[in-house]
Amino acid sequence: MAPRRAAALRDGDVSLRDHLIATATRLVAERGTAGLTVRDIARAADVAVGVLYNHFADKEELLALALHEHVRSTGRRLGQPVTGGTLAEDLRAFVVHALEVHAAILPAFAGLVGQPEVFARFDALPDPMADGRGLRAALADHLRAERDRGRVAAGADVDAVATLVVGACHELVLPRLYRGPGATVEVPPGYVDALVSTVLDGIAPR
Amino acid sequence: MAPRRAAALRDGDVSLRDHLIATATRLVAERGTAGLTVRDIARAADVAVGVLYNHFADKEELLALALHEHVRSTGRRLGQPVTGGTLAEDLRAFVVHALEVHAAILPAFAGLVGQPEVFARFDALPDPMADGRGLRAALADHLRAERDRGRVAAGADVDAVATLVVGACHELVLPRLYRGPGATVEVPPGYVDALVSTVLDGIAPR
DNA sequence: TGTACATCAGTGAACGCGCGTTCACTGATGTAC
DNA sequence: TGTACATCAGTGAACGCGCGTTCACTGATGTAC
Repeated sequence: MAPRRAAALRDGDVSLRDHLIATATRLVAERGTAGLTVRDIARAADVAVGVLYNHFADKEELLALALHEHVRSTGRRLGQPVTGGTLAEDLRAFVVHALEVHAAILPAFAGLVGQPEVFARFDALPDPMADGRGLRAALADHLRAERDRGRVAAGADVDAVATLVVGACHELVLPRLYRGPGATVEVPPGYVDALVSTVLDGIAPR
Repeated sequence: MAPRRAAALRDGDVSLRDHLIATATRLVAERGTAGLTVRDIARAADVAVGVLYNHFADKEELLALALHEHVRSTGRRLGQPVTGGTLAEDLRAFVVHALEVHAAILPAFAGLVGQPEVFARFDALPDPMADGRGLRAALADHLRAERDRGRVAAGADVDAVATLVVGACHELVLPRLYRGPGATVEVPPGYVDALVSTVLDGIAPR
């Protein structure tokens, strides 16, 4: 009753479905989603093209799963920003963390602009824990707690702060997308401190 | 010595080259660059496909010119943020302006991710006056002047502020790209004020 | 003024290519005897 | 234990489609006489 196994699995023990998702995830992480074809994935997985359609309805389903897994594994790899220090230290940690997350995830998302179907499937999957909106919400929650403890001004709008901080991280990573995967994100040393100081102290003269 | 003219120009007086750029620009403005084909442009311009290649080296050259013109016309349409009020008013005006600019321009840029050649050609054209980096630089310059006048704290890092503010505008517009051109940007009333207050006053308790 | 001709931008069917997807076939494995 | 057969996931050539691009042809206009 058991037909032949894919040559790619001769030595491994994972299911072919998992092997395909893992391979697609690796490609998404390495090259982003722009220009990624089913042939690319099949070749990288050492498998015939047709086999993809034995395990997934279409390319979009596999892409959504790979995107999901990429986000999950990025979250696993980068963990959570280390908080528990001063407010400034916590914010610095968050900015550094958000920069790393965006640098890892943005190329995967950007290649899918104009393909809302993939996002619809992605949204249907369980929360991968740390997507773009998740970061903003996490920071807002953290700041809300700090505000309750009195370490953040009572009148502060935590959602606005989160938008400013996460937005700035986005802003620093975005240029990479347009010029291709050339250089790494160049965030000048001291820039993180400048962002945090600005958010903490504001710019109105005292 | 004068061969026949394109049917599309029977009534007009512009050159066919300008007509093609104008048509491509309109399509870029209406639908963004994602999924835009040379046949789409030719049909909208009421012209045969082949004629594009009499006036432009390839699709990428026409796209770069259309992108450039779209940015220029957006700048012309939206003008400059009205400054000259209080610092808070000026910042509010800038945020509203940046939101409008991003909403108009981002779909055009986003569809070109993974096609660095178009950006290379775009960069070779004269400065269209108000692209993403231009906005950030403009705000930084404005804040620098305000700092010299004493309306911004002497120690403020104007580049960091500009990154925060322009980044927040990016952040508010980005979600549109992923879900398709569905809804307009939903910026809750009072959100602009919250962003500006945060930047002005900071969040550290006093 | 009228006619034959030359010019060349505009035309659009056709080309080559790469994509996502299909499906007749292969062959390793389990089952029957 | 050995042999013939049935199963069905894996295979990859082939399909259909849409894309960017090409090029033999068309025909409106200027020129020559």
